[in-house]
Amino acid sequence: MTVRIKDVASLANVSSATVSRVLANKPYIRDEIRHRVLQAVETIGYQPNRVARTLRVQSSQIIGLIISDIQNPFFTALVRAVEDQAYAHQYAVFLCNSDENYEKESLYIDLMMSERVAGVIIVPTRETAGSINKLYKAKVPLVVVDRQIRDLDLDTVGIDNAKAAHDLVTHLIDMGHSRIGAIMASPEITTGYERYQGYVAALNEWGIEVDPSLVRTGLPKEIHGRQFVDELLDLPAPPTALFTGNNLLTVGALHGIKDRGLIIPRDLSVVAFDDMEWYSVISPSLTAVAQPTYEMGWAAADLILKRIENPNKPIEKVLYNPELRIRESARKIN
Amino acid sequence: MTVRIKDVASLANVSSATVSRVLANKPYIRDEIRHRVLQAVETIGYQPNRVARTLRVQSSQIIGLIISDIQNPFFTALVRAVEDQAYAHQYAVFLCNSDENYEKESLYIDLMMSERVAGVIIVPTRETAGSINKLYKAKVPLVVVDRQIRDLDLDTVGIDNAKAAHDLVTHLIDMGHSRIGAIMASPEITTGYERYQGYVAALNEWGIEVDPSLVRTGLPKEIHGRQFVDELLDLPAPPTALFTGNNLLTVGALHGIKDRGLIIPRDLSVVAFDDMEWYSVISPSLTAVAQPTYEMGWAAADLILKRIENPNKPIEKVLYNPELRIRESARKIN
DNA sequence: CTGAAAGCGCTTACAG
DNA sequence: CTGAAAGCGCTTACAG
Repeated sequence: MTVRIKDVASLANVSSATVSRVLANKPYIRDEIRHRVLQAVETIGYQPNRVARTLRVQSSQIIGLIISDIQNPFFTALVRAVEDQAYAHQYAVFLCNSDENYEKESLYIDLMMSERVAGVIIVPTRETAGSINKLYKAKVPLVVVDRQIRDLDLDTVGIDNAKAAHDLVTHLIDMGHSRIGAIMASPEITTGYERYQGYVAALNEWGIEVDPSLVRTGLPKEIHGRQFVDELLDLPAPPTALFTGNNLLTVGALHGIKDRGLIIPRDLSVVAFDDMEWYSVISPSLTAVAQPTYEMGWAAADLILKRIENPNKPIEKVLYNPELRIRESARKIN
Repeated sequence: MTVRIKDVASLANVSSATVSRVLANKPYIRDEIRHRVLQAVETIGYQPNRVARTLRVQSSQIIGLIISDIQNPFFTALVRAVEDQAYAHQYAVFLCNSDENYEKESLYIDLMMSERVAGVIIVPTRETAGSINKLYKAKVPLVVVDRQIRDLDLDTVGIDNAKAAHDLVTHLIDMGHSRIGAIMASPEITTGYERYQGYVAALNEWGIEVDPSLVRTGLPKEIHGRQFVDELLDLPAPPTALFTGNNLLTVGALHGIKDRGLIIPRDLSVVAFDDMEWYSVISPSLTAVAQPTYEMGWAAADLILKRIENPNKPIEKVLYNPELRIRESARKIN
């Protein structure tokens, strides 16, 4: 039914070994033979079975990519970049969505190992190694993006989250705000933790006391943004400004704000982590800090390909600079 | 190094065959043996090699998913649904992004076959079978989502695009508009074609002549939405209302409109195909027609799983109803 | 109910 | 420069 390497071999009157060598572009093959083989491949339409190859050489041409939320455009841009890079190097991408769920992440890690992927790029759900240890021990090439793993020394791609959050909050302080609400990812997610640290640092710098009742943390999903903004606005002394810790929390918060009939920035100033394309087409446009997402994905793919090629090369940590984009969503108060 | 089935076998004092049978939950195995095997698996931490299994049984537990734009949230929701369904059935998803590029799509189709995926779900870049024929001829289970393939009878999941577009345009006509611009995906993409037909049908129904200069088509990407809106607004007699044919074209168009300082709906009414979460949090909120994206992905996964199980079952075409969501972006004129 | 053995389609060390 | 043969780790028809 399907055509195998030996079919090509018999048509070209050579051994399977020779066909394999021609296809792999190995040297020391007579030009005439090479031609004959290529001809035969063409005429019977041979397509290599990558599964058999993987079993034999014990490694595939596949990069595993585990992200924590496929519906978050931030990760989508990352996926896009990884895919572009992989494609350019004849690798395919095996994508899994952990959905911020540690059990799902573990299962997918097992799957990746079971499928003998060449390497894994992961956005981990937790700050501790956990199931990632399996990959590490099995010496599977590994790159961590966006977040960190604290207890393992790994190739990493990220940004300075604390600084970015600090810049955003400082912008609010510059505008005269001191009651600044924060809606963040939970601290087990390192980006959540670091961004919170940046928030605290900015307040401290200006001698503003951190009011714990103004800080809400949870899974970085829209529904929590929605819930947290309600809690903050129901406070006896609600904040005059809001810092949202990622794009999904932002959308949730905007829903809550709109439903109360509040106008940004008249009634509430807002600054957001992550920049989305549409932040600049709406009125008021949203002040945000942008991560170079595509570059981050690109760098992650680059690191994994280098690590696959040379498993013993020194660990690299790539850090990008986020960019503060001041727009119209924060206003000066007295 | 890695532990194989025969390691389990020797530890449990049985044959590899027996281990395999226990792991596959085959009947006719003595309870005592079953226990011993499971124990052994546990103690040495055996994890099956899925590559070897795939080679042996000539089919993997992987569903191939080829979408045309991974950065489009519409497809992202689709991916999410497919992934959820696959996960629930112990399948993994092999995701490829054709980027609306036929050559890339062809390459990925070859890859899927080479990796012996159990089935393929595809959002095709073209209306004609082309490289999809390969899958069809090789009898690889196949489901087409969102768009159509005209010359092949396949399991399909979609919506009534013409009707949805018709509803959207009728809403504009109800508001008194007759010069209605349309920014659409090119007609080789069947959704683009069908939505255009719906636009034409609505105009015809009200005796409004179709003015070809008001219609622009191209790849459904933001940059084209941007370009097309500029062209339409530069017309000697620009449209009073705009119908955008997908979410990316909408974002592009909104950029162009904002840059000219035009106010929606005062200066231009806008209705959009595809609903995004943020359409309802902005002011004015955007009138749009929503596809049940998650359901569509779910149905596609369901179809492919059924097709894998029973390759000879009759072809199914699943059609969903889009929902018109009237908001604030279109206004009545004279 | 269980085992020995063949075979899925490749690649590569070995021999010549 | 080329071929015969082993082997990657499974599953399953066959035999008992």
